Amino acid sequence: MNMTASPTFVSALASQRALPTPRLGVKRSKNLDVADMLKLLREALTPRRHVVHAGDVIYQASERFGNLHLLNAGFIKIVGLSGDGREQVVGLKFRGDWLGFDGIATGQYSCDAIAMDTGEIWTFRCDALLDACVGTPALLTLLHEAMSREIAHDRGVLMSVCSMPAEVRVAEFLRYLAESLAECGLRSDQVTLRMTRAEIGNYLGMTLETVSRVMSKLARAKVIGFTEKGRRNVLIPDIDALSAFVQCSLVSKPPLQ
Amino acid sequence: MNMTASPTFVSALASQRALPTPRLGVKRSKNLDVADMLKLLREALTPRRHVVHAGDVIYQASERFGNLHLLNAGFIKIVGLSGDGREQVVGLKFRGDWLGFDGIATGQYSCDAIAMDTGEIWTFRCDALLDACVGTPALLTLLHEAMSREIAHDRGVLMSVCSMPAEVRVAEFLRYLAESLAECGLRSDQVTLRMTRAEIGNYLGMTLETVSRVMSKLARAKVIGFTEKGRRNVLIPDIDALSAFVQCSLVSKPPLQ
DNA sequence: CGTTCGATTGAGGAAGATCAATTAATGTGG
DNA sequence: CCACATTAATTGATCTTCCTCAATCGAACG
Repeated sequence: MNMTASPTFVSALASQRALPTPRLGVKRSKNLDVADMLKLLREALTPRRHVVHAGDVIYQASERFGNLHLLNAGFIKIVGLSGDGREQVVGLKFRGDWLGFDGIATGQYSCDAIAMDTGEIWTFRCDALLDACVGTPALLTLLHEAMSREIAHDRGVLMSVCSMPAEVRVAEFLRYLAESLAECGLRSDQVTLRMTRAEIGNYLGMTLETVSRVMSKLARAKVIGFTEKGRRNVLIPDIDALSAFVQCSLVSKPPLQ
Repeated sequence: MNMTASPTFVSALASQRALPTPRLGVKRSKNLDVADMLKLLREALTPRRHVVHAGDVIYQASERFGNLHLLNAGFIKIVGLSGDGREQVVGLKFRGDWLGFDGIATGQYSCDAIAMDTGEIWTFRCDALLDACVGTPALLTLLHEAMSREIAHDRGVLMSVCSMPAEVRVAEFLRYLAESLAECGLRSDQVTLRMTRAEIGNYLGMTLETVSRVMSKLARAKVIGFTEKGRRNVLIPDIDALSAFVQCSLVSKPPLQ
């Protein structure tokens, strides 16, 4: 099997092989929505809730693992330390996402989790959470689904980074951001980036200049816009136009292999 | 508790801020070794065991999720379908690794799992496995650690792909391969690649020509060698020399940002 | 022994990194 | 509120890495 990439690819795919894996990750569609999840958790446990502000460190790499966190509001970045000592953004988390799974295996977190915005976090002792699961299987399912989603999502990101040109990755990033915000019930037509160009570039594997150039290009093409309040406020009038731009760039310049 | 890890890893850890995250991923150091894990599973359940051969499909993307698999011998690749219809290797699995976690959240696998070599797989009904966990907490821990490890590992890969030049990624890939084989009890000084240059390049986000060139260069530098039995048999006389090469390339040409 | 597929190697080109200069935004203290 | 310093963003000009195309060679297989 294996089909010639072409304009017809969407229909070709639809016909048999199910979802053309969403590019920058798996949809955050949960079997439970966030509210239900929180309710379930509150009934079984007494989470510590705290408000965080931009720059706050939720946990740090090498810190002893013990807690899992559920992000109820705000926006978190996950930062790793790469082999040569540079920091590297390896993930973004939104409302309803869990933090800290990476620490379970080794007993230490392997990354930093840093708030990019004011938000609220629910913290659970991991063992207490697991204890509660024996009485409430739905809780365990919930955790497993969250971990599974993270695994699937990360593969999507990897795929995108590996095989897509810079232009597409940026467009895809904005699309994903808008989509995630929309799912949180926030407006997605006007997005305030909580990240600098440098951070975005770092996450997407390119330089800040490239990010800037691509965004300027997208703006020239009217796919996005900027408000008068600075270039960190991005207007995304039509999220589908972004997706279309992505598809369009892909058919004209087929990447890798 | 955990690691009996490689020399470089331990000393790095000892220094201070813990690991400059191992580049192509987290060590497969399990709290239980594979044999113990298998024993535990066999006591609690009756897994179906089957032998697979190169090319065999363990499961396919979009297929209904239901089973988790434990790889007891052999070598598996995980292949995703990228947005534009191309296939993309997003993971490699060795003895002791689990397959199929990605399917839990959505009820469908999101990738294909394909054997690259003769091997043996233990298959468990996911729900039976979870049922067994209530009586045997160690089993649940084992699963969670496996998922956690996968998450942490994928972040390492992402970091590597994002920020390292091609040369380093290839060297790192070979190092990781040798290390993984050594952990399986196989010889790591002579590795038979089960992948073509094209597959390696696909996994690492580069073309087959670039893979070939880098390997030739590594061979010229005597960091690796080829046997007379073709260029798919790679000699890695000193695995630390590979690591050193990686480090060395990094300091001379600092990547991204 | 020819066919096919994988690997190597070279030459040219393009995407994107780097360097550098300029222009916003964002503070900060007077 | 203003000069000033500071950090972020834009844009242009080069330079590097890696991709693309193409030719050749080797190994495997019928």
